[in-house]
Amino acid sequence: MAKAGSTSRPTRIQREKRQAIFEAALDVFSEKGLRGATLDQIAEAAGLSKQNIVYYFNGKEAIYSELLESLLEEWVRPLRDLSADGDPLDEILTYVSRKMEMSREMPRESRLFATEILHGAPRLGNMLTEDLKTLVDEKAAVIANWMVEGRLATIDPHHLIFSIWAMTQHYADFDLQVQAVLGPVRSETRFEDAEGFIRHMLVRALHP
Amino acid sequence: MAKAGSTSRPTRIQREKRQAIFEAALDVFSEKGLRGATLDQIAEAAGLSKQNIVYYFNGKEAIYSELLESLLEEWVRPLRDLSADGDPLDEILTYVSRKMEMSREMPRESRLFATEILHGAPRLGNMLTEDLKTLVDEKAAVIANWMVEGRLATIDPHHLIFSIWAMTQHYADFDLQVQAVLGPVRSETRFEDAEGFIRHMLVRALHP
DNA sequence: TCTTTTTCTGACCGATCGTGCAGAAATACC
DNA sequence: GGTATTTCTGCACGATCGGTCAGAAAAAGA
Repeated sequence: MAKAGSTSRPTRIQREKRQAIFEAALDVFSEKGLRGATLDQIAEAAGLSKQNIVYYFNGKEAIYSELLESLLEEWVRPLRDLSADGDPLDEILTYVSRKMEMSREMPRESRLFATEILHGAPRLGNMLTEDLKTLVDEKAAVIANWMVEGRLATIDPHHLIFSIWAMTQHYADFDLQVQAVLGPVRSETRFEDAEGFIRHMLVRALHP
Repeated sequence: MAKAGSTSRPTRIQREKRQAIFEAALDVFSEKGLRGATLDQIAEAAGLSKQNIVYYFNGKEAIYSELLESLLEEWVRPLRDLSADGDPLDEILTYVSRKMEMSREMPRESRLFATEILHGAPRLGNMLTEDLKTLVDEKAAVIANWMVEGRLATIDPHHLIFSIWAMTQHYADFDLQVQAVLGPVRSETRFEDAEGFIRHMLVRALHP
């Protein structure tokens, strides 16, 4: 009788099935968007029945919201790991590498967040204006401090972060366009060249 | 009896109503996506009845497709206008300015194309692999030639173009996130700072 | 083994949405 | 003014989709 989403500890089956649904939902939502996706598609991708999906989650929107929520931490971790103690250029280039790695290995997550923000991010709510803003302001301050110390060229740290987001995520979100324009090129080459280009840009821009 | 979309010349009413529908559709589609948008929403935004919408277009998808088609030319014009005869850095910075202007003045169009590509671009079809690829290859060759002549630093021209797309369109597509992170800042300031940053990056990266 | 709890399914409902169509209303044409 | 054409609406159908619910099936617990 007890609902699956209750407060008590989840059973093995609950953990496995909910994980399978998340995985399937990531597939479907990242490809079709929240409204374009159907419960049937998610169910089929997860190998479950539609009613069984509803058994584990309170409807489609709940899956979507919880999925976003569950991915958020990992998504911003590279920026969180940018350390004031390291070498300035190293820290920033490492951040770029990790963002490029995510574009390569987690394009579905990238597209999911992109679509959400693109369409008004009603579900990310104050995550953006509070948590994310706080994090970015903190790291921008770190970078600004490096600039004051003369260890980096002086440019706007916020827009620096935006430009890194833009350039790296571009290769996940618009990979289709990139592939269309570049023509048949090995996937590894594509990402290696892209990362090399971005690193080159930033080295030039940030060298004091 | 003659359908509105026939081959004969359109009447004044047809031109006006179809334009009104395009305008409304741009509003709704850019905000909700193809599947999230409904004919009723478009009809209301256009000040027409749903059935009247169908009278002028062969269904929802037709509006979407024709809208994309009608915007494509204008969308790529800045790149098309990049001239081999001008000063290399001037040409590229002018391109950036025009792209930033579009992000500022045409965010709906930017989001429309972004969403379309993000979700597989089934309607842009060979527009990407043929027309766009041809155009980009042509301009990349122009830029590469400038580099051979020693008038620009040598970097990958394709990824240079991608990075300009990424950075400029970022301020249209993810404006919500940018605003959330920057906090309350005048819109003009936001775009001016962004353009200044991008120009600064590119000048540093491209100076021979 | 027997009972309890969890997990899953079949049948179904209400709402939404895209679309078709006959005919009314408005406009253009002669 | 009368006819032809275009423009618009009322009505309604069929399909899709999210969600409900009773109860079967399976698993866990005793």
